[in-house]
Formats: sequence, structure tokens, C-alpha cells
Amino acid sequence: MRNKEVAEKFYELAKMAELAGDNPFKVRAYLEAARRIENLTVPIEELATEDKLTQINGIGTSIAEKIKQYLREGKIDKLEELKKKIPETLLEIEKIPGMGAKRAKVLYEKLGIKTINDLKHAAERGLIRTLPGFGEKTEKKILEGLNSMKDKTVDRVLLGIALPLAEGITEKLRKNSPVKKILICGSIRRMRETIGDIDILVTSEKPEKVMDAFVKLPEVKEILVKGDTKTSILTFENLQVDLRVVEPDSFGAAIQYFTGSRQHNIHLRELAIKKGLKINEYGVFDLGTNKKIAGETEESVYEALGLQWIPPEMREDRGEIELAEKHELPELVELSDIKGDLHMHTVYSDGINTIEEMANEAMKMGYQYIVISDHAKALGIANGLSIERYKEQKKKIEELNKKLKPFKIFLGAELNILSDGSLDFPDKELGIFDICLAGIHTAMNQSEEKITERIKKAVSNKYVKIIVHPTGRILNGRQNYNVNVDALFNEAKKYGKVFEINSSPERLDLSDLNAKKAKEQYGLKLSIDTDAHSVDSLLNIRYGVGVARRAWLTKEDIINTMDLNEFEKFLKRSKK
DNA sequence: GCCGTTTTCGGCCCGACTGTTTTCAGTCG
Repeated sequence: MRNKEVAEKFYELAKMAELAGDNPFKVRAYLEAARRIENLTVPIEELATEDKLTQINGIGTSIAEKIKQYLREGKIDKLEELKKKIPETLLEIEKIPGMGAKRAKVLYEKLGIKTINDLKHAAERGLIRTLPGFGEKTEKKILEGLNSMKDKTVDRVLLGIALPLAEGITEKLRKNSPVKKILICGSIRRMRETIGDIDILVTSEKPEKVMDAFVKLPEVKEILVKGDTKTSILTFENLQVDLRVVEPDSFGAAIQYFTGSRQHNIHLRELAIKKGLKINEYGVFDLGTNKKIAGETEESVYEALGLQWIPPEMREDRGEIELAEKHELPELVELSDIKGDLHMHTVYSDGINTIEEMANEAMKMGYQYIVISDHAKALGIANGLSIERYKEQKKKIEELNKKLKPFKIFLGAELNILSDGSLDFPDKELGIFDICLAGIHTAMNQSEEKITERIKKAVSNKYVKIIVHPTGRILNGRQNYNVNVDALFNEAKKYGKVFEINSSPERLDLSDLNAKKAKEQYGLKLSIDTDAHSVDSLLNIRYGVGVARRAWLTKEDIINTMDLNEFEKFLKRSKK
């Protein structure tokens, strides 16, 4: 599947066209096309061969031709032409805060500036301020921007870091300042896997007191801006937090606006215009009379546009607005639907808590069952278990099950898919497990063909039910290994196998788009598991549920929403 | 370059902020 690759090309094309000063609407069309391609769950090659590209909203004959040319020849004529006209290195200059395409173009045309280095020299010699539309301050800002760019390493942090941080802040504000309503918005509310900055919205009768309390929080490393309606601070993680105070009758419109996504909001505003309305962060207004018709609650904003309220996790302009118009939004899976966790480790392998401790925490969370799935022997580094050790574990579990009834613990294993696709143990040994999970932990550098074949072999194994962290990615860490997920999903469909959404914040694997594809294109079931190595990390389940909701999954799509009774029947069925 | 229960031509999201300007362009989210 080459969707990502093709989308990247169109992002590049949009950037270059913008630098070249092309019609802004043409630039927008390229951007829109890139986004649409990125969000597809079917391979773009398929649509190209079947001549269905123009069925995608935002892709017409001209862009369709460019896609076909790229797939065929690995290049797009238009992009090659642009590169002859404009040096690609100008894209670097655009990354400096305050520098956009227009200014980059002026710098190139008037001073011949092509690279960051050229720019630095020109700014240091005071040449920038002589340009039309530039001044002393802009020149200074450029130099500052060049310096700050250097110490910026990672620009997005994991949801698993940002969400607890934001919750800590809102909790303290709620206790220590006169806030009425308070809500975390932005990409956190949409449960995106990584977060650029934190947006918190409040209503209050004494905004200045809220702002004072905010800047005095222990999380604050630096105050960036402090005003009556907006204050921004930097935390010690170098994460920017914006706190905004809004009027109570605009709270709904404001949280809608600041939750985004940008594309979702643009689409909503276009829809509003068609209906003779205007929408902004203050409310929904009648274009004719300029009278406000909604804004106090988020529901009222969507309703004014004739839409169902859309869950934040769906707000990416991937077709959710069209569904909301028809009142056909899916009922997304919820945290409270999860009845058990199927993937966790204990002191038997590399976990830090005992089976009983894990079970107790799970019961506290309201679960009806768990699967203990410690590592198997091939993963020596994680103290992987031999069959004998699993048999000991089985005895222990049987004892606990008597004690903890009606709660139930199942014996599982996280088997290793070895470099040739075989597992830690021969099939005849696997009968002792209630359920087998399998995943790749070694030899991740193999070719796509090899890795795909390896996992396919595990999928077809009679005893393996769930493939864990299927693409192996580590967010802000390592790339996923090369694997053809379509081939895996196809194989899983044949054998009725399940793929995991791993809730560990640095994995979230499958990703939202892959999980969406698994359901929509292959009709697969998924599991949402934590891969917990301690009682605390069992709580990570909410991140996995977030991914599932972003993938538009319902309760029925997730196997561990079954109650204990159904789940036992499910295990029996799959053993046949 | 795309798109159409007001359009096949003439539109194409909204507001805040900054710095450069005497009314606005560029950038950002």
C-alpha cells in the first residue's frame, strides 16, 4: 500500500506550489488531496487501476492523472518543473516561526537566499530589514527563531504524557481557583496519539484569579503570555499549555472550535455557509440578521447545523460530518464496555506484580476476567517461561480462580513469532493454554516479504488467536517494521483471527487508521489490551479505547467487551 | 484544481495577532 508515500508527494507539491506563488486555491486543492489519500483505508494503487480515483472527494481529473503518473513513473512532472524554478531548501526557511511561503519567496527573489545559512548571514548583516514588508523586528525574530529551532528536538509528546499532565493542571485549578466549567480540548480531547500543545478552556466570574492560580502552578517553567482571556505557559517537559477564559454563553462554541481538528472545523464552516449560517468560536450566527442562534453547548452548535453531536475522536474530517448529517453515526465503544484485559505480564516473566495483584486491580476496575499472558521462553531478556513454568502458573491460577469467583483468570501466553515464523513451542504443547497471543520481538529488520510471511504463518496456526502489537512501532522511537498489513488482514479473515490494539502509550498499535481498515475492509474483530507490566499500567486501557474510537469501532467490534459467559463460549468455539 | 437542491463559472473558513503600514498583508491555529 503506497497511500502514505503518495500523500507525502502531494504535501510536497502543495508546499512547492505555494512557494512558487501558484493560485492559493490550487495549493489548497493539493493539500486536500494529500489529506484524503492519507485517510484512505483502501490502497490507492487499487483505485488507480480501477479508474476510481475521481470518486474520492477533492480529487478531479488533473490530480488523478498526477497520481497515476507518480505510481507509474515515480515522479510528477508538475513537481519536477517547480523544483527547477524554486530551490527545495526554501522549505527549511518556512519552518522558522513567522516565516511563510510569501516571505521565503521574497527572501529568495530579492536577496538570493536559499538556505538557513544564507538567511543567517543576511540577518546578521542587517540586510533583511531593507526588504519591503520586513523591518527591524522581523529581522530580530528571524535570528531568535533560528536559535530556538536548534534546541527543539521532539515537537509532539505522547498522549500518555500530555493527558495526565493536563488532568493534573485542571484538577488543581478546580480546587484552587474560581472556575465554573473547565475542559481539556485540542488533540488531547480527540485522543490523538501525540500532542502538540495543551488547550484548556474555562468559564469564570473572576478570570484574573484563575490566571493567577494558573501561572503559579508547580508545573510552570516559564510564562509566555499572560492576559485576561488567554495565558500561555511552558511546562518542564517544554510543552505549551494555553488557558482561555470564555463567556458562558459561548462555552459550547469555544470547546467545539478549540477541539478541532482544523479540517473538521473548516468543513463545518463550509457547511454553515451553505445553510446561510456562520460559525466561529463565539457561536453560530445567522448570516442575514447576524443573530446568534447557538453556542452555549456543543450539542447546540452541531444541532444548529442539522447535525448529530459528533464524538471528539471522530473529528478528523474523514466522513463523520456526512454521517452526522444523515444521523447515522456509529455508537462508539466506551471504556465501560471493556469487560476484561487479555494481555498482561507478571513477576513470572518481566512484570513487577503478582497474578493476584493484577487480578485484584482488574476487579477494582470492574472487569470480569483477565488473561495472564507472560512472555514465552525464546524471549530470554524478558525471563520468558518454559512449558513447565506455565504449568506451575496454571496451578496457581486454578487456586486463585476458586478464591476470586466469579472473577476469572485465564492462562495465556505471549508467544514469539521467530525469524522463520515458528513459535516457542511445538503445537502439541500449546493445548494447555486457554488462549495464545503471538507477536514479533526479534529480527525486525527482515524484508517486508519475510516479516509478512512470518506473521501470516502465526495467523494460520490453529492455537494462535491474537496477534499483538502487529506493526511493532514505537512512537517517537522506532519505525514500524516493514509489513504488508493488507496481506495479514486477509489471512486473519480466512482464519477468524484477531488483531490487538495495544494500549501502551508508546505503541498504540494497531494505529487508528489500520484498525479502521481492519474493520471496514476485512470485517475483522479486534481486542483492546494494555500489555501491562504493573497494576498501574492496567489503567492505560483508556488510550486503547481512544484509538478504537478514532477508528470508529463499536462495542461489537471488540472481543473483550464480551461478558465472562460469552467470552468463555468464544474461547471454546475457537478451540475447535 | 475542485465543485454544484441556488452555480458548469465563480466561488473556495474564521478570527487573532504582529509588524508593517496610514488601511493591510502575512502568519498562525
